[in-house]
Amino acid sequence: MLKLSKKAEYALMAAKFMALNNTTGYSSAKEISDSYQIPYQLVAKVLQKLVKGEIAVSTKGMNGGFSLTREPYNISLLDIIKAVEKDYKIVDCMQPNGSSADCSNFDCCKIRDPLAEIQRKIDKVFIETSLAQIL
Amino acid sequence: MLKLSKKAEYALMAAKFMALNNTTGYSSAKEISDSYQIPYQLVAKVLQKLVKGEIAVSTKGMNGGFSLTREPYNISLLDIIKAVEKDYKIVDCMQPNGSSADCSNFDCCKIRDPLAEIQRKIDKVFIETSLAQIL
DNA sequence: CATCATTAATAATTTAAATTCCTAATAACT
DNA sequence: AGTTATTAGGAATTTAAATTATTAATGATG
Repeated sequence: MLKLSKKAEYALMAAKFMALNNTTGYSSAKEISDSYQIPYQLVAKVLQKLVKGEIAVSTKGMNGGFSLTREPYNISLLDIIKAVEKDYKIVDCMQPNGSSADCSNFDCCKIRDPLAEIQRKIDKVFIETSLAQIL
Repeated sequence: MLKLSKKAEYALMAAKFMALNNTTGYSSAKEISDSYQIPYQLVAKVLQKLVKGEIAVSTKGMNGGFSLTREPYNISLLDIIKAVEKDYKIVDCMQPNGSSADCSNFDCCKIRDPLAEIQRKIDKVFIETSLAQIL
């Protein structure tokens, strides 16, 4: 339960690698994969999502790779997690546009409001922790 | 990511039902299933786990069912979640006896210590919230 | 003592997540 | 121009989670 997905784990690790190596130009997917023993294809995909989420930029070709767009103290863990996960909520119906389409129990659910409060507290943890704090 | 499993959701709902109906003897799995529109077999399994975790007791036969062993203010959400989930940590290696068997990256992992701190904060949320608070 | 409502437990199916495999596009270097 | 290192994206496979189905055990009640 409440387990961080592999995508989220790998995204945090990749972001950490880039933060630690931001002076040496671009970090390639292969470097990160080798260095942290993450499956290459997965870290490559996660990096592409970080680019789409505007947390990283990429350049192709030899000597290409990925690099952060902002300073680590200015990137929250929630920024990173949201870039790779479409749903980052503890239950589906807590999405901004949550409705009975997300859950057959929507209308009779008895735990949504209390869980929303818990969600708020968990969000707080990930918003208040920056990438710089996990280096 | 960080989604509560269905087991945990159903366990919270079942616990809530029992708390609200603790005056009327035992709550049957069928009652809970009907009332909250949870698949019967799943809620039955979750209830069995709550019994094993000593949060509920059961009696078989006609008029049987499940009942809480403690007062709702004395049951934390973490108690309930731990009863139904073997791993309740955000990453496997954070189990009390975590080792390289849980993760091939154990020895070279760069994010475990920071994540442990986040885990501590999330634990705190679920420990400090009692069943009574979600009624 | 037979019947019915219930817990208990296991097996089979379906669905979703994680992983691997393959191919194309791009840019540097010789 | 050709080779190589790289990003980019899709398809196929494997593994795990969620759900459904089935059957056995138990105990109250008439």
